[in-house]
Amino acid sequence: MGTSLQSGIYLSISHNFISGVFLSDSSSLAKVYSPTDVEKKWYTFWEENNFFHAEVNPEKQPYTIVIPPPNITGVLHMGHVLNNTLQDAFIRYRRMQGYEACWIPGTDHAGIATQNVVEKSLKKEGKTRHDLGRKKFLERVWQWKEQYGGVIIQQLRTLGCSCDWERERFTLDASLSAAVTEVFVRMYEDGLIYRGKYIVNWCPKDHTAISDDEVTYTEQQGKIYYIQYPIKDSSEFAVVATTRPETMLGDSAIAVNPADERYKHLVGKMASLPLTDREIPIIADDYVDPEFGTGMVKITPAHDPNDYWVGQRHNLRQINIFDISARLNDEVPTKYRGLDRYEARKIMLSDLAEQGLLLKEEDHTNKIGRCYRCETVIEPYLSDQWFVKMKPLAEPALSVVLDKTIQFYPDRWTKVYEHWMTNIRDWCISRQLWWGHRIPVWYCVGDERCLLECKQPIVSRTTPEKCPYCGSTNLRQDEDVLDTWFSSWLWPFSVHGWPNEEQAGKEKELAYFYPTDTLVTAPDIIFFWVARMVMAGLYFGPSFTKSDDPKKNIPFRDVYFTSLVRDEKGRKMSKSLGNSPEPVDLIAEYGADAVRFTILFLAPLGQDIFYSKEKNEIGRNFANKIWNAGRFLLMNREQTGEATETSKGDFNLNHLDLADQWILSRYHSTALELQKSMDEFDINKVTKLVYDFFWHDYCDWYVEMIKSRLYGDESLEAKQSVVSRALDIYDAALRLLHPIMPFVTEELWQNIRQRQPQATIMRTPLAAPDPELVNIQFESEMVFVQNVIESIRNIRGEMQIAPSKEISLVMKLSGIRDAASIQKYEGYLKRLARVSSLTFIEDNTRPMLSASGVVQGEEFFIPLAGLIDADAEKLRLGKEIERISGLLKAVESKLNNSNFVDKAPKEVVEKEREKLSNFGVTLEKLQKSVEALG
RNA sequence: GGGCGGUUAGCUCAGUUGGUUAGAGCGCUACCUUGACAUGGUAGAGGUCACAGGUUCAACUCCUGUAUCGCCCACCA
Repeated sequence: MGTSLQSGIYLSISHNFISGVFLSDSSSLAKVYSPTDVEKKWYTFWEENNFFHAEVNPEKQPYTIVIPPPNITGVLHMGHVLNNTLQDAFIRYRRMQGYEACWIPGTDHAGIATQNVVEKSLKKEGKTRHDLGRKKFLERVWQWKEQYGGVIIQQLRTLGCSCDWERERFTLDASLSAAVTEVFVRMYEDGLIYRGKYIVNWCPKDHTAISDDEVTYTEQQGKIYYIQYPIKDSSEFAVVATTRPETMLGDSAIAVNPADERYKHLVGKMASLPLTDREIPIIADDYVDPEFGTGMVKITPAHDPNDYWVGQRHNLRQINIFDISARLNDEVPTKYRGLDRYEARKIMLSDLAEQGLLLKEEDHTNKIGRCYRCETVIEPYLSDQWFVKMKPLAEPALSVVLDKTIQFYPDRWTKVYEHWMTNIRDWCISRQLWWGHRIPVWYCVGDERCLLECKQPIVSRTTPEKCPYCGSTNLRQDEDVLDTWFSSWLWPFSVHGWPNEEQAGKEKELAYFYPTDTLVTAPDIIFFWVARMVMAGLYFGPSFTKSDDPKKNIPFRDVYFTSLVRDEKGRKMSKSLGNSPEPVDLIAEYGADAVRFTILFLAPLGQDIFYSKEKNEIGRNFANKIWNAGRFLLMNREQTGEATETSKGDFNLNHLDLADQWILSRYHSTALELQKSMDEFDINKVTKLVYDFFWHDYCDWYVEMIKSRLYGDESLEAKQSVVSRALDIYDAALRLLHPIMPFVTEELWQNIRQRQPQATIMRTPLAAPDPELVNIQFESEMVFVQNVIESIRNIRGEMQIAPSKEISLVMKLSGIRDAASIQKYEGYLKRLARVSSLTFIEDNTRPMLSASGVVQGEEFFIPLAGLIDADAEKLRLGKEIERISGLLKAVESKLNNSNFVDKAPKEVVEKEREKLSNFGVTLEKLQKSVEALG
């Protein structure tokens, strides 16, 4: 690339600039940015013009994200804000990079949560779902869904999310339900789905099984009871310890460790089970830890998962003593029937005590499992459930993550994933609910003969008319529905109409947009959702990708795990704690851009965020800063106008002012780093890059510097060039920022220049970063100027010289730089350091009473006659001398160490030598200055 | 019990293969309403990089251990 570049080329801009015609002027911009109306205006504009929509486009590379579908019962919380801001930033960035970017939104039917909400409202009317019956109840839920569901989808719009709303899906849509049925039937046929009796986590309130992962354990202070079981034909007792004494009514055995000498003689004997007339055997099993408690364990196969396995091994009876609400059933003595589990516990303990069989009770803390939705204590419960065999699915799903076909960010979640995948258990997919996908299974209830012979359930894609075995038409569908995750694990392909994508005319969509590119989700659903999507993708992918290549079948390539949002005390933000600010209120108060920017600014990859409302000032202030920079540019454009196209052609880089050269270099280096950070999903760094560039480089230095030309004696044409260049950079920088702050950037982009009616920043390409335009020389020259200015400002500050007071600057050059090259910067010094005159001296003369400084070896003096007293300056110089001496000493000792000089790389040693000489020279000059002050 | 992550300025956090004068935002102090912005500007104070060893010419950075905070997994009846 040459050095003579048109402005439009050096930033790769194709702005719709119409010379001399301006839409707006600075008077149309308020002094303070007020987001509310701006946000509404542009979101409507984007949506009405269909800018969010993506189509199959062979010319472009697709970039796809599927939203983690929020519950329809949900309202926006800070976790969503973070999650969706990230997705929107990724999508907007790729869209501007030229990808066909498609963000597919939708909601999840959320079985238990939604059913709970509707049941609660029924309860207010004094009704239960059973009063209505299944059909009426479901109508009611759908009604609720239409009326209140999906609030969150509206809220995403206020956040600025650029979802392809035409593609919005709901997990209970007909086409997604078809996917669920297809998957169930196919996996059943493949032998991966089976029905079995199993100990499940039973919620006695919701009357449903919930998965292991949906149980939350909380530590609780409780008691452990020691109960004596009389041993038959013996005077001895078996003493067992239990925290749930009521389950003893379901005991089938007492177990000891086979190696335990104390009890060897008891194995094979019978013990009588107190409070009942049953007798149970004493058995030996390795599961028992002889060190714990008494070394004897009561075995309750129907109510404890470990006991279940012991029971299997020893062929013990499974005695279920509870009904679905955890009340004692008819398996127990009449006295206890119908009692709630805790009531029963009380009564039984007192009965045991009465009989002298309650040996003792001790305090005991244990972790107790609760339903993660209603917090009811879970009861391990034996019941008929449907399961998915996980082992065959887990193996390929693990290897694509281990071999980085799917990449996790941060990578450490790979280990968590691996651990779960290698210790996986079968997935219980049936739920005793009404709201959800009903299990596509029917049972024949034909006649006596059939009940005996037609044991096979009928698994079918469509409602069967008759029993294939006996021909009976008397069929009953399984009452249960499927786990909510059984539909969400298909999300990345079910959104495109699979398995009937061809019928729906969506086969091209599926081929084009699948696999998706980036999944953005919270790490707490890595097992619920992420892992299972990988399994489903690999298992069903080949049916539509027509390929066995895992690369083509995985549901996504990169997974970005978001931070957890905590409050200032470190607690997880949650509705129940009430410690989460309402995002909608935050957006109203600070603006969507501010909320978006702030959360990303605070969100380092893989680290928790400590959030508080006030932090949003960071984003708000930043938006305002950008806003005002825009106002400044508009004001100047209004006054001077922009350069014409022809004069813009004269932007020979070598003829540019240092400020121009420098900001251009800074822009490209910022854009390059931004690109890298985006590719690495380091969005936190992206916010910092644009923040620093806009605020410090562009506003603090560049804008302040061009003022010297804008308000100086330059020709009108020169001033117009300055304005044009400033606008070009600003325009490009707005585009860099747009993915994070879409609204304010659109508003300003539309205002700074005349645009075509349908033009939008969100579909304007980014200015491609060009490494050749990153210029170290310009940057280091700028550092020199900045250091001189900062040095003078420091003197002013320390000497208490009023900012309004003009000073003169006398420079004594070291010979590296000449006077002419420094004189070029006089305008900057004037404006930024209030230097009224710049002169040079060559000999040893110096202004008699003066403050002084050294920057990069160049010495300067500020005559202070009448300004300050010498003592103050001596003090100031003393501080500086002390600082430099310290540095010098450190360098000296390094260089005096022969080991360092011998072993360290040449460049490092050379650098230290250079430092030594620089510090030495500076120190000498500073000391002379002190002497000169007398 | 196992695994993972953190510990850097008063607070919240950057610091990418070991070599920078250890940075930013907020807060604090002083000064400034200078023709974009007081939601602003300029300058300043503030850190033995949790602690103890080790590797190295050189450690905030690598290794070992300790402390402490927080997550995740498995749970002993």
